[in-house]
Amino acid sequence: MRYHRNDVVARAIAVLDEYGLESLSMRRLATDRGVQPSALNHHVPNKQTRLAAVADEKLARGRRPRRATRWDERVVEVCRELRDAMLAYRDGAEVVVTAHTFGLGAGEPADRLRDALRDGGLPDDLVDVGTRAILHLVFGHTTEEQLALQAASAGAIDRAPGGPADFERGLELVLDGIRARVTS
Amino acid sequence: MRYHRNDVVARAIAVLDEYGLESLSMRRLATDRGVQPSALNHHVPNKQTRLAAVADEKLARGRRPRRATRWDERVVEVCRELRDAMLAYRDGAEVVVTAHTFGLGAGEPADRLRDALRDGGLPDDLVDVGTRAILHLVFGHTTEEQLALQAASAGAIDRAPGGPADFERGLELVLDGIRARVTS
DNA sequence: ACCTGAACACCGTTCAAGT
DNA sequence: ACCTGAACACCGTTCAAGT
Repeated sequence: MRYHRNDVVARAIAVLDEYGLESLSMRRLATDRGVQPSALNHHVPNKQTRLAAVADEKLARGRRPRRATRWDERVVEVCRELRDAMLAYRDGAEVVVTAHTFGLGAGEPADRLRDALRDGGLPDDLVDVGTRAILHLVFGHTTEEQLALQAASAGAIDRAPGGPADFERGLELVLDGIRARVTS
Repeated sequence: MRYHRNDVVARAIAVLDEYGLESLSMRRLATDRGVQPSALNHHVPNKQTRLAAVADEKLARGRRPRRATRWDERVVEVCRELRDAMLAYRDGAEVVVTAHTFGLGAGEPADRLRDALRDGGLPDDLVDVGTRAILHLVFGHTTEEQLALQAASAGAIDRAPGGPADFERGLELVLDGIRARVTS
C-alpha cells in the first residue's frame, strides 16, 4: 500500500514537471498509469492530499546538508534550500505554497526557521511573527520568480528580473529587522 | 458596453461574496444573470480578466483617504488599507493575490509603497526589493488570516490566530530593516 | 485489497446562427 | 451589438460490481 502511494506521487511529479500543474488531473494521471480515474482514490484519498504529498516529496528531494551554525546563517540556509527546491520543478512554487496555505505538509522549513530564531534569542512572542514573515517572503518571491522564468522561456515578455540577488537582499532586509530585536 | 462590463463585475462580486471563489464560474454567473454562459464573453474576454477586474474593484471599494505624512506611516497606511480591502469580501485575499501573481491589475498599492520608500530615502536599488518584501508579507499574512477566519466560521479548528496585532508586528519587523538602510 | 465501468454534477471556450 | 444553442474537450468524486 505504501509502495503504491509513493508510486502515484512519483508519477505525479514526473507528469507535473513535463506538462505543468494544470495538467495534473486525476484523469490524466490515470491515463498515464493506464488505469481508471477512480482507481487513484484507493492510494490517495483526494486531489488536495495528492498535491500536498507532491509538495512534501519535492521538498524532501531538495534537502541539503546543514552547514551553518550562526542562527542568521541558518535562516539564510533554510531559505535558499526552500527556494531552490521550489524552483527545481515546474510549477513547484505554486504547489508548495498551495499546500502550505491549506495547512498540509511542508511544515518542515517553518520548524527549522522557528528553531533558528529561537536559538538566536528572539523574544518568544516574536518567533512566530518572524517565521511567518520570512516564509511569506520566500514564498512570494519564489512564486513571482518562477512565473517570470516560465513566462520568459515560453517567449513572453519578462518584465521582472528578481533573481537570486534580489532574493538575498529582501531576506537581509527582514533579517536586519529581526537582528534589531535580538536580546544579546 | 462599459455599463455591461461593470454590471458583470458587480454581479461577480456579489456571487463571490455569497458563494465563494469556487462558485465563481462562468456557468453559475450566467445562470445568475439569466443568460447563456457564452454571453459573458462579450463583456469580459475570459475568466482571468474577469477575476482581475473583480480584484481591482475590491481594492477600489476599500480605498480610504490618505492621512499619514511620514514615509513609514504611509507604508503602514497602505498595508492596512490593502489588508482590510482583502478581508472585506469572501476569498478576497486569494482573488487579489492571484490577480497580482499574473501581473493583472492591483498595481496601485505597489505604486504607493514604492513612492513612500523612495520618499523615505531608501537607495534606488532597494526600493523595488523593499516594495516586494512588504507586498509579499501583506499578501501572505492576509491569505493565512482569511483562511483561518473562514475555517473558524465554518466550525473547523482555528489553529492560527495571526490577527491584526501579528500583522502590525510583522510589518514593523520589515520596516525596521528598511529604516536601517535609509540614508538620512 | 484493488480496480472497472458508469454515472453525477460540473468546468471554460468556441462558433455558427439568430435578432 | 448582443445573445442563443450546441458542441468540444475536459474536470473531481462516488459507488455498485467484479476479481
